[in-house]
Amino acid sequence: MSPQEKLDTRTRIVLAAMELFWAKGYNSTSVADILSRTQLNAGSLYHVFPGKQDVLVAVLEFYRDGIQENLLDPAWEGVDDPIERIFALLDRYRWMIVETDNTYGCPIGSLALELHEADPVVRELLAINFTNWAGAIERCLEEAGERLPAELDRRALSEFVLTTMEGGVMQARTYRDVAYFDRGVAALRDHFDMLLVRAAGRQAMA
Amino acid sequence: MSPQEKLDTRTRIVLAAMELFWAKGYNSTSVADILSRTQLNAGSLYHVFPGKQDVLVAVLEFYRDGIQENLLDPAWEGVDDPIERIFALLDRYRWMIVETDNTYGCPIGSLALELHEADPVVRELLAINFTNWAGAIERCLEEAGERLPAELDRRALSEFVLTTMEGGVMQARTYRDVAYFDRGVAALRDHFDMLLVRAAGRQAMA
DNA sequence: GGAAGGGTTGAACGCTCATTCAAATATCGG
DNA sequence: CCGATATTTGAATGAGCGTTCAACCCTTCC
Repeated sequence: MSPQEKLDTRTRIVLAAMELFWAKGYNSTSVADILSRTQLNAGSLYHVFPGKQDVLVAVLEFYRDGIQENLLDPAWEGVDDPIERIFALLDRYRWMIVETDNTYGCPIGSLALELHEADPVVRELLAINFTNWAGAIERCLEEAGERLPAELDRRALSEFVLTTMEGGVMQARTYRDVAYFDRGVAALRDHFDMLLVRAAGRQAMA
Repeated sequence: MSPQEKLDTRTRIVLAAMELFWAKGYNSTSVADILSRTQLNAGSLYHVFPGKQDVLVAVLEFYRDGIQENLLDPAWEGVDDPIERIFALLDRYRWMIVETDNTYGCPIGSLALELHEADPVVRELLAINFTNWAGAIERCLEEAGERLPAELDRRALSEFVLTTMEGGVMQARTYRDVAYFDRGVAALRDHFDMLLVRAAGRQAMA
């Protein structure tokens, strides 16, 4: 018995579509792909969802609602220091890159660039997923308190961490080489080190 | 008379396809789209190109061969300082974002994420385009000489500049707001400022 | 046991897609 | 001006797409 078989139809579709959209992209995933993977028939899918795009919306809502349990909690297990948590999260992406033979792509980032004329509902969900990701980083930065310069724009830096992840993932996949991701993270680490030094200097003066 | 009409068939196709792939993506651009824009018939296209993917290859070669004239030269006009050139290039992207009502996407980056199972030839061309872009930045970093720390990994930093651009463009487009790009560039500027300070400190000691 | 209705079946539909090709036309060397 | 070669025409093809729907199954409740 497949592990999906106890789940309800809607959930089975969302899980299958999540994997397929991630692996092949939205446009390259056909409804038939989703049906064959879930062993369902067209009517069942269209009984639950008005159309293919509504499946995408459900997938993006799933990412949005599961970021804590599915991404942050696993990445931060046993890591307490707020700044190390940031790099632990990046390390989790590194792990996913390696695990997929350097073909990993951030599902949100890939969809954001693939869907050129995205429906407003879809675009807003992509944006919310980015916001939640960066928001989690921003909370780490706030927790770091005085270790970082007081005047530092914490929101900007949290977005910059997201940028580092997305850019690193993009290059690692294009070159099929994690080293590109690693060098990006190393540059970000350098950035943090310099910020920490700057803040420590200010602290010492006061 | 359309400005394209004096050009040969192959060039007309490549130029039209370049625009369409950029605006709609590769998969969402049909051969019929290219034909209607060039006012050609299917047979003409297939006389020049074996198939749609070969048009993509030609487009990527066009980007590869034109980076100096079409991207770097315009961006660096009147800018001599090597570090300012880096930010002048980023500013050119900012301009394109604004010009497209915050819908701009880097053609290479978008294709890199859209094409999940890209043909090796295509992937290599995407990688070469990235390499050339980062290579141009790396030359700026080398020109900056002792202004940057001696031990700095210039290749890593040039890739980090690319990361900043790609991540900023991705977020600006998703949120339909240049401010996301601006904050990314500001963070990178901060990074450079700290590197310059670090190098200046080392210089003073010697 | 039977009516009701949520859920499923899977063939069929209309459309778009990339691609083909025989025929027509343009170009050019001799 | 002719013949050969290069290029263009545009209808046709078959595969795949998202979606529909009448018929059917199965649970639930009286």
